[in-house]
Amino acid sequence: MSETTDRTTAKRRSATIIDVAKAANVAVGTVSRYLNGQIIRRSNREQIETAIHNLGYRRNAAAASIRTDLTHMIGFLVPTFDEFHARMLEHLARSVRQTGRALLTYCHGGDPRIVAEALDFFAAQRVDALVMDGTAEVYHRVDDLITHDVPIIFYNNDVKGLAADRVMVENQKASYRIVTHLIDLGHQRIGMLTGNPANSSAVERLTGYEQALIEYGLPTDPALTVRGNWVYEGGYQATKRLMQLETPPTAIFAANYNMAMGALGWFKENGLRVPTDISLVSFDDVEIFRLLDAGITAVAQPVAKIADTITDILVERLADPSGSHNRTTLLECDIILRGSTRRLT
Amino acid sequence: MSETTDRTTAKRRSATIIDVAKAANVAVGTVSRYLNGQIIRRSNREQIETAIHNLGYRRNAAAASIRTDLTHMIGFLVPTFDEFHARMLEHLARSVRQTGRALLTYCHGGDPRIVAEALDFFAAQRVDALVMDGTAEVYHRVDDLITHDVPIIFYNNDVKGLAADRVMVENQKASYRIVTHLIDLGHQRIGMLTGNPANSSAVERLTGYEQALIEYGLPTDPALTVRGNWVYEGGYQATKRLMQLETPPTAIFAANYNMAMGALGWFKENGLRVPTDISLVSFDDVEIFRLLDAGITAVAQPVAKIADTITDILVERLADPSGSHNRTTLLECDIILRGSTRRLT
DNA sequence: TTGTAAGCGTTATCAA
DNA sequence: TTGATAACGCTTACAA
Repeated sequence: MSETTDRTTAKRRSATIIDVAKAANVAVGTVSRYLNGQIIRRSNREQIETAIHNLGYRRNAAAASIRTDLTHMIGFLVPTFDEFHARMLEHLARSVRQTGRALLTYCHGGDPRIVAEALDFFAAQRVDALVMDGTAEVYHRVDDLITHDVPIIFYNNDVKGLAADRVMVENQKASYRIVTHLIDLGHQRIGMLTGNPANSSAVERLTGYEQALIEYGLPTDPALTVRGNWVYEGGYQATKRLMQLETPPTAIFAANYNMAMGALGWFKENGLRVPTDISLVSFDDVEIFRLLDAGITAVAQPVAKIADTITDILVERLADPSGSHNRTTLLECDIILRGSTRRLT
Repeated sequence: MSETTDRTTAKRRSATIIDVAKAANVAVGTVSRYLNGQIIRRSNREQIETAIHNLGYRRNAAAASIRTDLTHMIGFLVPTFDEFHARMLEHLARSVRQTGRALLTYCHGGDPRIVAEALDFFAAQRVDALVMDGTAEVYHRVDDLITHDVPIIFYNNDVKGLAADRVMVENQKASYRIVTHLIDLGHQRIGMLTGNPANSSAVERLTGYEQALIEYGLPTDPALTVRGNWVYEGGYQATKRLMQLETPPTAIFAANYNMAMGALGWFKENGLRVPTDISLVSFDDVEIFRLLDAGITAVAQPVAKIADTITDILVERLADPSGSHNRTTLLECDIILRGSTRRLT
């Protein structure tokens, strides 16, 4: 019910710090000091407060940032808002907010041009720092930002060789453990749906799988690892390929949630039951894995921990921009055992 | 491998438009005009371009916005990043980006203080517009923004009485249709897991449910509608309550995805099979509903359409800020029939 | 088309 | 503590 005084003008000019100063009968500097929580004579404070209230004054963050070189905005760049990244976003937004900052999000959908665009945008917005899921093509453009002293934090996927902080999970170790679990159950032919090998996590998860096979003296048949590129359709097709092999695997390890869903989709269409006909395990633990028929055994990434760690690093780097931080934090994953695997007799 | 010249200084000062002008031997005005795509003498253009390249110049968006009163940022305020809002975010980010703008996201988790904080933040950042899932408590603070001529667009849930645009779905109609589907199958006792009645969509979905019962001459037993407050745990408890009734329902309609999952969780723990023992339908269509055993019959919201419509309105309002837009767009939902319902004999 | 210079809303310095 | 005033990096008249 905003009482409109003049709807014809393009845009109502909002009150400025000068207006406040005038109304409160003090100097702008005093108002600025008040705004920034410094000590102010009590009488002045009260006058300023009523002036702000009456004028409906809002500090203009852009004007402030132009002087302070601080925007209190953190760039957040992701390929997509799937389950994992959405949860990351939710946690990161929360922890970052508690430090008085907010997230400027950009979603590139795997398109390198949009990645470039996003990085330009973040540069123009002068974000205080950038949190991103690393992708290989960004090397030079991210290095640009680093040159401009923007702290970078990679998570989920790494881009080697850049002066950035990193928060990663033990991809290889977790994969190794979940695959050895399958081997312990008696599985000898284990298929894997792999991610895009351009991503470090895809490589590490594959390496963990191979390490398990090798350590247990199992043959590593190249036909058993099929690229699913992280997505549902890829997982579906890869599963199809695996199951149509002359001797199909008795168990499948999906490198992420979407591909596991693709596998389930193919199983369903072809009347295969988990775990009776085929065992399935997956990286990424999502709510439905708990609810599905037997429940899907999965690797649970510590999303909240990742977000908190990122925020800690953020705070530290922003407090001391001179420090040449360049640290990798490696977080453990849990293996959640459910009913999607069968013991082979 | 950013070659570091001086890592000890707090922050390297980035090149400004003045530096570019000097390097290119032109006036700042000329550079500004180049930056804004105006016509420039060819030789100057080339000199400016190489200067920008050599200096690694990036326009400072804050400095520009302080003059133009335009930030090209759209505030996006949501209660949570669940499936629905994550998909909204993904679509909206895409369509908004194509108009040269980006999203400043804030997630309030239902906490009124954080809502207020978010609104303050958006006001300070001078977002060009605000897109939000309406929640009752925000009335006055949002009205504040409207007074400052910030266009507001509500989606999903409405806040009545504010001068804002709205993009909603036909909640009542879709609920009516999915419940009549159950009735057509012979169900007479149909339970409903309702959302938070403070949200308009919760009310509308409940109304659709009641309308169906009434029109078909079925009794409306108050014990059959239980409040689940949108969340998993709420859906779980509400389902428990329904199924422990003296005469439990033969079918349940969940007002959203999370509560449907809660119902499934309770069913699983208690050995009930869908649809053999109980029929289940839900608002919100998500990928797993397709994959679950029999597949869950659900109402599919046109997420992409919602996002596109919001963007259209955004573009229109920003092009003509004087126009007093105040329009509600109502979008149709699809009912996706799957195997989660049983015909009652 | 270009150069000059006056803003934009803040913060920060320096005397008082 | 406070007031006055010079930045900050950009856009935009206005005159040339």
